[in-house]
Amino acid sequence: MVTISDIAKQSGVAKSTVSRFLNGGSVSETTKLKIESVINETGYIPNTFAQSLKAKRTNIIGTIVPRLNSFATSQTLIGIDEQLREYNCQMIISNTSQNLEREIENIYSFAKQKIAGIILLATQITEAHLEATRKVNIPILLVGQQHDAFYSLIHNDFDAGYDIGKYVLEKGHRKIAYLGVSEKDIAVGLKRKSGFQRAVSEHSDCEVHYYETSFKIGEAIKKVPSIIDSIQPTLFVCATDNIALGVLKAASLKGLNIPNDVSITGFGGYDMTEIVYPGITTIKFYYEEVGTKAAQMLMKLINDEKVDKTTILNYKIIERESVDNLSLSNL
Amino acid sequence: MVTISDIAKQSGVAKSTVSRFLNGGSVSETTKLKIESVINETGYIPNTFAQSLKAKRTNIIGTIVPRLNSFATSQTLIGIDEQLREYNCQMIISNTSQNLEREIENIYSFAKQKIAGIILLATQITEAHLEATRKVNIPILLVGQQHDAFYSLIHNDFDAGYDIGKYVLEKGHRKIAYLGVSEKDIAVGLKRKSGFQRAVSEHSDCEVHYYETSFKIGEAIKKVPSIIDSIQPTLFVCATDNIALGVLKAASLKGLNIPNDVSITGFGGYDMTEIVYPGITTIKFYYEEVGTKAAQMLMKLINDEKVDKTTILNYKIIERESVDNLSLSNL
DNA sequence: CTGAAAGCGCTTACAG
DNA sequence: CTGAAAGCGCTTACAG
Repeated sequence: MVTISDIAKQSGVAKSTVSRFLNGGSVSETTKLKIESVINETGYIPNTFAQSLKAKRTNIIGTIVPRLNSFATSQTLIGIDEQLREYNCQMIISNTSQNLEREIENIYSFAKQKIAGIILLATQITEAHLEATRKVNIPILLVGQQHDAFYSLIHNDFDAGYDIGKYVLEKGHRKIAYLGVSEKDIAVGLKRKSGFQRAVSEHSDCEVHYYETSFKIGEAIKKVPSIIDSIQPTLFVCATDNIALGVLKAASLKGLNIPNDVSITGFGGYDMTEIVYPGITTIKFYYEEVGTKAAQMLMKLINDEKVDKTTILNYKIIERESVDNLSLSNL
Repeated sequence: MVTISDIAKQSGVAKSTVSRFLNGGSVSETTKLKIESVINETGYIPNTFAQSLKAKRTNIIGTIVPRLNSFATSQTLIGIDEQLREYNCQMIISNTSQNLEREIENIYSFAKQKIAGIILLATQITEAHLEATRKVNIPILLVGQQHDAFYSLIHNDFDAGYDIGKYVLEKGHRKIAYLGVSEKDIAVGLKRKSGFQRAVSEHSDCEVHYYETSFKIGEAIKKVPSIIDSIQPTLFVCATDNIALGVLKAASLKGLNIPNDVSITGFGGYDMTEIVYPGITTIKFYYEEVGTKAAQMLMKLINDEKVDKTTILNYKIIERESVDNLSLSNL
């Protein structure tokens, strides 16, 4: 193990000078060169712990995720990781398995570890979150949800909901099943639905039935048959791609043809929506870019630079084959 | 920030005694009680960096993964994480984005960070891996691949290949397209194929055509049409579920009915194989259990306990609807 | 621009 | 069982 003392000795300077060199302080050109070459020769790498102990700050970023096996999470993590690498930061990922308490625990334990900042992929913000945030006093960036007490980076869920609503209405659908999730999840449960409802409200002749399910594909699969039987919608609007995938499976099992017998839309832009047959029309959110952006924002927060309280990211609608054009077939 | 000195003062003992208490050294019952209560009052948590700096060992485990957005990886990580939590260990995940050089870099950088051990979800072992392993001198557990120089935890790829081969042959398939990946990936590319070939070799009347593709779904989708046109197989045996998903998509696009026109099998047991229509018959590997087991093994390695050089994990075949029974239809 | 010194919070022989 | 002391590898005023 080569330490800063070794470098100092071999370069014929003091430890403090080496340290200054390492941290971009003022060092003369000649000593700079000398130290540099010694470091290269020896392959010296600073001991992170010693640095952190003294500096009371690490270059470690903690990311708290509700689950690891989700397309959105994976892509976001990739983006964060990629960006953090450029900042020479490490990322620690903490998976809470959808357990809100663990989320809180993790905030505290990250704080004790002197982590530089936290990226929280949140689904809900509770009173405990607020309290933890107040106490720990390290920068936290909320991703995917908005809350007054946090800096946040969110998808444009409302507009996305509005656009998908307008889109399917233009295609002539008037009897629609909306398969949503709990409104406790403001972004996914509430905003997407509200946007959609706004679009619906612009058409007086539209009949929409609202249902609530979970994020689990299996649950959607189970719920669909009875919905089809009872109201015979021409279209399912699903609050997530996973739910859409479940509807597709259930409808296929029922022997229905998509989109001729029933149409489907999702939200997310998960890879799988393109792989299934037929491809599912959906709203694509740019998860990886969200990750990159999140890392950038957190970095600014850490460095006390100015950051907008809320940043809204864009989306785009991807038209595939899962939505029938009824207005066309009526001609 | 409350430190060990605070605890010492308030308990009326020396820092070293507190430290001994914390680390399970010999402390009298009365001082034990005293220290304990002070710690509880103050909410003291040891500073990880100070500990690590001195002890030259952390409770951090590094996991190196080739990609983050893979079902197998995610599930394995969940298993590792869950188990590590019980050991009070942190996990740092490092994503190499399939870049072998980054894998090597990460081994070194983990070593410099005094990480306790490394779990390497490997696809290939190169000379550089061997060199890194020799140099860093910290326990490394290989997951998914076997190599003499490593402790490893692997799937039973050969037997799985053999079983799927036997299964489809029993179903009467005799004209088969095997869609594999590079043999550089010993486990996925070579062993699965070898096992399958062994099964085939037991039937003289079987015609198999071997093709190579990547792990990317898109590439499989592109390759399939020409294969179907040129040899008209009754069945595709795919070396991974993603490839199988691609074949299903391509065949569906071609207007073929699965399994009536062409059958498909995969390897892996990814969630998605159950969600697509029809469900894909596949080999299920227990990825989450692999993760748990990996964490357990690495822990033993770290504690210098005895560990088998190679541990082979089980699998099971999941029959779904993607394989036609030709022997039945011939009756 | 440079160096000596103190100290970050902990652990570890060592002596008692 | 307990305490004083040294030291892990680094950074940071401070003085020059």
